[in-house]
This record gives sequence, structure tokens and C-alpha cells, in this order.
Amino acid sequence: MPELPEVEVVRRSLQSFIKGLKIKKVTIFNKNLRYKIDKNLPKCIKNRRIIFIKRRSKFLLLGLENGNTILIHLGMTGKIVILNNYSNKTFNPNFYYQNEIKKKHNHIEIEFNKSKKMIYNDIRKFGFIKLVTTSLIGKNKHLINLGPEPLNKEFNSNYLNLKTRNKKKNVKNLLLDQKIISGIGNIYSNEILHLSSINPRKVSQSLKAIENQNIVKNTKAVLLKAIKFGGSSIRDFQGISGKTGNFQHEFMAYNREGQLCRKSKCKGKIKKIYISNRSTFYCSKCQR
DNA sequence: AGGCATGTTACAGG
DNA sequence: ACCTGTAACATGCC
Repeated sequence: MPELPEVEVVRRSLQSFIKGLKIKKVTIFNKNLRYKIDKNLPKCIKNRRIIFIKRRSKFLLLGLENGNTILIHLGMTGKIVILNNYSNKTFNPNFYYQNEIKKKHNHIEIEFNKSKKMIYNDIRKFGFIKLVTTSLIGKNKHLINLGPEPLNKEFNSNYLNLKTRNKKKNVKNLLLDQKIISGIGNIYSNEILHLSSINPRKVSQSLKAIENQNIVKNTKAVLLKAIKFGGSSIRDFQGISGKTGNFQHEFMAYNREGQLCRKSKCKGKIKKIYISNRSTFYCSKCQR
């Protein structure tokens, strides 16, 4: 599911559902995610209250009152499900999702007070959950090398000029490089370059200042719009209430091979190529 | 059956 | 050192 917009949509939902709640019970059905879940995790988080819910790049950070933070990455297919009133006798863990979320991929269940429950479900198990010390979070190996948040002011054209100046990397891989900008994945890199009318194979070094300026502007625009639309639901992304996002209907390039460019008056065709083994979509006319 | 999939990471080779 | 491509992880879908 998860690039920055999807993770942000989940964060906002969590904020309204579980902020301030106390963890009452933790059940691990399957500890073999990307990293094995520490067997001490349940007892370290039990009886602790959630005091903040933040996002850094594609990571979720659930801060606890005891100085620990639950760090979550959703990988490719990770989902978080929240259930209300689970004490109800007719409780069904897949209530909101019905057939769409399969119980066999529920790996962790965290029960809170106020009859709320959070489930981590992940088909491919590329995601993970681990506990980190809140005060040391910036030094965590997953976070320490991340570049700026694209929606922050530090991601601006000066920054991008500096980062592209000596880079021979193609611009698509540049956008995917979490050390340079954090949170962009394959879908949104395609969308950003399409909106910027820049060929994904273009070498970073050769980007003009105005192009960098456009990339910055369009990165922010694409991500904000995607958040506004509830993220993209391709395959299986769903927001926490089980609702799907709607940004997939707004795609200009991604997944549109062979279709007409949606830019007004362009009339070009969307092509699909592979760059570093990732599917890449661009308009052969307006992204030369 | 085989290729492909929103992510990350390790490794090989240029 | 930088860059790219490949593979791996596990599962499901077309």
C-alpha cells in the first residue's frame, strides 16, 4: 500500500482512533515479518498509553508514555485495521473489511481500553514492527539516513539544486532515493515527473534550475493531492476504516500504458519502460 | 505457468 | 565512491 500519502492517511486515522488510549493486551500471531518481532515487545508496551502518532517518510511512530516508540513500516502490503467495540459477541475481526482482509494475514493484534483494537495485517510480510527508544529515534538505523520530508520547507529548489549538481543518477531513481528525499515511491515518482514534463531517464546533473524548481513544486502538489484523495488504492490499499483511497483515478502516468496523455492538448501516448527493475510510465510526447 | 506487484537491502560489476 | 542491475524476501493476482 504505502508511500508517503498512504502512510499519512493511516496516521491521521490512527490519530483520531487511538491517540491517548492505553494498551491492554498484545497478541502476536506471527512474529516472522521482515524482522522477527522481539518477544519482549508485548510486555514492554502493555499498560502504556499512546501519547503521539507521527509519520517520518513511510514509517509510523506510535509514541508511548514510557519513553518507547513503536516503529511500524508497512512494506508493500501492510495494513492497519482498527476495530471498535470488539467486546460485542458478534465481533468479527474482519468486520470493516469483510472478505477483503484475510484473517490469515493478521500478524499482531493490540487491544486498547475503550473497546478498541488495532490489527497489523500484511500479506507479503515485508513490513515490520519494532520498539525503539523515543529519545534515540533520530539515530535509529531506519531513520538516520533519510533525506528531508518532501512536504517540509527544507525540501526546496536550493536543496535539490545542491543534490543534483554532481549526481549522475537518472531523475526517477533520484526521486526514489530515500537518502535524498524520503517518502516517495514508484507511483508518485512517475506522477511527479509526468506533471513536471521531465523524462524519467534524464540525468540529475543535467536538470536546469527551473526543472528542479518544478520538481519541488510538483512533488508537493502530487503528494498533497494524493493525501486529500485518501491515498491510492491499487490492488489492496485501504484506509483504516476499510475505505479505499481514490487517487488512483487521478493517475496521469502510473499504470496507464498505451493510454492517451491526460495533459490537455498533449495527445501523446503513455509508454511503459523499466528503470532499475521498476515499472516506469511516461508520456513519449510531453516528457521527452 | 510465468510475470508482475506500492519497499528495502545486499551484492556484483562497471 | 558512485551508479545500475539483479536478486531476495512471501504471497496473490492476472
